[in-house]
Amino acid sequence: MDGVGGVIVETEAYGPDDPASHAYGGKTRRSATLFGPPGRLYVYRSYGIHWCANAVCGKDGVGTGVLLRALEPTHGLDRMRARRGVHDLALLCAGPGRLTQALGLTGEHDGFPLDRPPFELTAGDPVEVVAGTRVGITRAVDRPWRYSLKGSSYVSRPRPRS
DNA sequence: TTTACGATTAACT
DNA sequence: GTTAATCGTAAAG
Repeated sequence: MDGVGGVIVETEAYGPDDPASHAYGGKTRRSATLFGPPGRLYVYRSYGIHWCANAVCGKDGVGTGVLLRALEPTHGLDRMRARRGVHDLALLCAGPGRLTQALGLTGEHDGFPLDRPPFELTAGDPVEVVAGTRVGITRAVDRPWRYSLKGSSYVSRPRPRS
């Protein structure tokens, strides 16, 4: 949106049976979007400061989603740099909160369809993906549901700190 | 109504 | 490596 975008290089899966998922334990006010129709955006606030974006998938009413953790910036770099206040390309979208900040995503975008303007979701070239353990959660930490683009230097893990 | 906590990040010792 | 920032949501009173 706004001319910014990139290639998704890191995601994490969250499902109804997942203790770490917002969908766990049934539908709540916050996770309502997660239980809606697939192909939409689920945005929530984390630690009171950060926004995190999920792509809702699975059937309508199920409550499954994919957390977008990292992006390889390809479009609107200037705009993202301005929003993030960071010059390093590798740090622009290397993390859930960073990603949403760079793209300008907020709670207003919660429930927004991903296949309509100002969003655009396209299938990329077939890529090699590696599975790993998830990050930043306190429960079910050992579930290997983290998927990242093999060899990408834009992933958020080994956390590049400034 | 009140209290505790988190799918994080950035700053500091 | 450790800790503060900061607020909506959920669970308890």
